[in-house]
Amino acid sequence: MRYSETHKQETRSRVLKAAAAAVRAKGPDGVGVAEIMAEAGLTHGGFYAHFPNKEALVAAAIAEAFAQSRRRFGRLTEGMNAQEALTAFVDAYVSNEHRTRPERGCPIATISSDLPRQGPAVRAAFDAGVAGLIGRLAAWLDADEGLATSLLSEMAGAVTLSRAVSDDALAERLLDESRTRIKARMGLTEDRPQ
Amino acid sequence: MRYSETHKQETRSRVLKAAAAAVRAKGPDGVGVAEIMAEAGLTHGGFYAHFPNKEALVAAAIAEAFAQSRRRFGRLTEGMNAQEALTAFVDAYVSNEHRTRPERGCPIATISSDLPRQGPAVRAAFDAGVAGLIGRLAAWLDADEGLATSLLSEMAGAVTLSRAVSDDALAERLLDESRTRIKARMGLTEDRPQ
DNA sequence: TGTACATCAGTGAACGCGCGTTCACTGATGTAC
DNA sequence: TGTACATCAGTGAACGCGCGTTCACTGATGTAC
Repeated sequence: MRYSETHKQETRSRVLKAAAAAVRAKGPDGVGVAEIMAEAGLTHGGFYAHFPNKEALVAAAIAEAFAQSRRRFGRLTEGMNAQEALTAFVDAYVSNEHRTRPERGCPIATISSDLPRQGPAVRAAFDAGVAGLIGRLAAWLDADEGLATSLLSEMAGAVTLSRAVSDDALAERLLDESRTRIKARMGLTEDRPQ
Repeated sequence: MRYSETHKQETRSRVLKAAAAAVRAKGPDGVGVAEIMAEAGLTHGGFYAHFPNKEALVAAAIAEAFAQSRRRFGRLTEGMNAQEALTAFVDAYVSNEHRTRPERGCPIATISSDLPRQGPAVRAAFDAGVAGLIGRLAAWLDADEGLATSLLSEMAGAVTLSRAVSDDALAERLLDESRTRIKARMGLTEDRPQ
């Protein structure tokens, strides 16, 4: 089974994409190596040809998840001015669509509470992702990093909480209330409810 | 080893308190039955005399954790008016003390992202705790439930995110920024930064 | 008052299971001759 | 051009371990006589 030069990289990429989805859907400690390999069409034994251990995979998967979000974010807001981009971002982030699809969503809203229990490589990947997202938000908020972090806390908190409660109506209400207020705090609407 | 009438209840209470701390410190799936029983000074086999299975313990532990928070919250704000109580609550919740002591903190900030993967009993206990906290906050905000949920999302989000990042300085900055802005949104200070 | 017995909270060995990881092996294909 | 060989991504059985759960057993004490 000798393969082309790019074959191994393609396989690794398939494993990584499967892991990026699974880690968000089930948490770093809720997914298994065998499960991810099966998702990529392989058996578990081959895993160690691509990653030294599970922690390295989880760290790479988190970096990949942030990168996916960043690309989507870039596509979504292409050519927009700051006001338009902020509106588009908040509408996409604090949404029912995001709530119901954690496997392709923001890692912050999905695995934050698992982070304190993770190893250094995983935490470093997460740190980098958070810093990047704060930076991009701040760039649209007149470089006000404090406001950017406060808004990110509410955005991530609202999505996480909406997923945690089992009453769908309450979940959607939580998102609606936060979305409206976040946009008001960004100066995106005329009427600002406190 | 026949014991007094209250002995079994006291033991159960000890197991429950140990579980309430451990579930918050390590997450519902990160703690083991044997570990909790050892914390209560017992061996693992005796567990099933008190709880039918682990899920029942986790559900009871979450209810206990919310009850502990409610009692502390009650003590803290005793005799205060709404403005004073809100200030005291936010200062205690969005604090470095809360960040560094998850085992005695709010379950929302600690285990939210584990909830979607939990069984019905656990989710019901969590739902009840969230509804209770929103109700108590709203009572101090002229019954504005929407504002209460928005503020709770930011409070829980800020604490969770501050624990998730590994840079302590960033963690404290996140808390400071959210605490200031949350109090401003509650109308608790003169100067409101957006 | 004294004694035999029933009770039952707690013990600790054992179970089946899933996990991360290891490792001897496979076999299609690029390369050397 | 044809052939033998080296390569190495991927396979699948096996490992040690920790988990939730089960169960036969223990033994101090309240209770019946």
